[in-house]
Amino acid sequence: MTDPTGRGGRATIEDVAAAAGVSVATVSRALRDLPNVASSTKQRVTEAALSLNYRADPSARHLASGRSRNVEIAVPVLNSWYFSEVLAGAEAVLSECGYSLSISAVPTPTARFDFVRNAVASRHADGLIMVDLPLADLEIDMLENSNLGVFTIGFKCPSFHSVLVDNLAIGRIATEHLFDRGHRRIGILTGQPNDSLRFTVPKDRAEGYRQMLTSHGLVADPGLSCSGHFSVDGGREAMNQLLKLDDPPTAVFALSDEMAFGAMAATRDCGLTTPDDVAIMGVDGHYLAEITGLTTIDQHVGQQGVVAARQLVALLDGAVEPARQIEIESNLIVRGST
Amino acid sequence: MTDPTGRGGRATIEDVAAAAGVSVATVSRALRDLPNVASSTKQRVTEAALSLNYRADPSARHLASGRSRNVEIAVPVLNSWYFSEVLAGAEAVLSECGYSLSISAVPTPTARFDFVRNAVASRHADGLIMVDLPLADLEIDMLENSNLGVFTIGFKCPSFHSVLVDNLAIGRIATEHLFDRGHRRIGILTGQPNDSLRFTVPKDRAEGYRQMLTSHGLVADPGLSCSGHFSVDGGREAMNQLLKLDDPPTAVFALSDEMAFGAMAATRDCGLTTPDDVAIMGVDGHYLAEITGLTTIDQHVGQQGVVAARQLVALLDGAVEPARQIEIESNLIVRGST
DNA sequence: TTGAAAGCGGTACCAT
DNA sequence: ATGGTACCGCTTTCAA
Repeated sequence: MTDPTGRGGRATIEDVAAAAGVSVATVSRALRDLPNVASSTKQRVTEAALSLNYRADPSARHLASGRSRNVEIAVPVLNSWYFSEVLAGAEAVLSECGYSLSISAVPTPTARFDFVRNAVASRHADGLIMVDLPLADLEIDMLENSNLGVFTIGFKCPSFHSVLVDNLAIGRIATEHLFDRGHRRIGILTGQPNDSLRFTVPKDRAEGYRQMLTSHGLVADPGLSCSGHFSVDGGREAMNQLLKLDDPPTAVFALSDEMAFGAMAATRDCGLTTPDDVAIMGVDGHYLAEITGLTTIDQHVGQQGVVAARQLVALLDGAVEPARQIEIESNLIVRGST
Repeated sequence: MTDPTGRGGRATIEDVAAAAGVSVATVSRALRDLPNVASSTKQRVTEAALSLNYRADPSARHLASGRSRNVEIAVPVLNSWYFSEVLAGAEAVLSECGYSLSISAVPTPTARFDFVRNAVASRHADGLIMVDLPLADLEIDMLENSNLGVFTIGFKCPSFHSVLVDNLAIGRIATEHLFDRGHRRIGILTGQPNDSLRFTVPKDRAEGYRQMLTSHGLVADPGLSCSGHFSVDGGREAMNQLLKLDDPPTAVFALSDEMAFGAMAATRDCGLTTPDDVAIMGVDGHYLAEITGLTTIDQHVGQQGVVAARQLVALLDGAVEPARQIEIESNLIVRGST
């Protein structure tokens, strides 16, 4: 039972056919629930397959059918809360739908180009999910001509399906919340302005911030804006800059929860308290926001992965053409930091 | 140039052969740097392949050669700091070595069994890395008979290669540190005692804790031990239990940084301060331990993934037989929480 | 040094 | 309802 075939636990479709006394064609049909198989035959085949612990070889299947039932996800980095949430959401859906999942870290524009070219040329996946990796025109061209199913998360790309949050709205909601709390000197910790991967999220959130200030008759003081890396350390350093000002902000909008964590640390290190001396809020719904008492805007990250995967599967399985752009709701969660 | 073959950007080995005016066999040899190819021939082939943007189809290659150049990593959950660090480390090595990486979340014993059976039967990967997923005997049997390359991380399995930390030592070092700080009532926040996945880490760390107490002539007071889920909430709840005691511990050893974060939150919520009222430390080297001022034992998680992947590749490429068990050093990092 | 051809393990078309 | 068989794109003998 451990190794019925003597070949490392692997049985082929021929073994099953022999065991069931039918042809390989019939086995193939029976196991895939195709029509025109007598139910008694199907039963014999199923039992034979079971007792031999048979699984169709994905590579053989891919070669013969043209479909790999594999999807690949590309993210800028893997060891980040945000991306691992996306992965987890997508993996749950894909495995349930019988798809395998490959992952690639794509930290630079060069790596991104290589990734796309390789995905197109080697065709090892039926579909791609690109997370926070705005594509260059040439890459879009290649993908458009590839008949790969492509979904993007975190950036809009008219050529492909996208799962998005409304970052403008996030910026506005955050700013509005701080305004409502009575703050009028509201600072912002933004992301790197010239990120080599052309990450668009910070720009949009910052724009929402500006819009909301304007609509309240305030002006976005450039001196209250400090850009740092989209990380804990980036937030900490940027916050330190703001706290050094003669007239520092009374509230700060950090563009991610991790930046907010850094900002809270910087504040504490300066001997100031949150929210009394300075209110801080972030964006994400990071799992540690609750215990740190951080006000945040939950953008349901795992859900973004779930939806992208679900829609991609629908696309690949040819069920229904998914919506071109799907927006995930985000909602304010008020905690002690504001 | 975008689509030279008119088939979705895909060129086959035959296209390359035609373009270079040689046979497919020669193309195959030339592109893989096999011997007995005239250098002039190799050059023509290489250029043809380049201009056609040719990549060998991994599935065809797999079918013909028996090697997939794919490795699969199984983790209990994907959206966790620890596992995403491991993934990131492994992915960096694997992609550099020309291996693709598949991932699976394996949250239950049933899922684990299915994962193993499928990996063995479908043979879509040459190698497996099992992270914190102690294997049942039957699963070990199946894998042993499969000639898959298997590495384990986080648990010992004599049949396979393992990357490990010395959890006993970690327990001792942590306890010693708290003892050195003058604490005599040292509590411990352990993991679920009857975890269905038979996660062994908590047991070992707790044993080290007991050993060290004993060696200092203290007795491990069962009342100072509280077990919770291996998570932030688990740590928080367990800590709440300990803080309710008439005579609570003056120091607490949390078996992971996330549990420690929960414990710090619980402490703060009770109006107590760290480390004055109660010292807290964790294990992991979590990226937020620094800003929260948490004393921890860094177990170089990313490095565990790097080493496992590197050794697995060596095993699969038949270079050198890797060491059976590889231990990753861990080191104490003292911060404000103790 | 190179080429021809037999697989690898399935799928899918065409017969029966 | 079932079987025969030509692929899918590559690797790997075996001959030349």
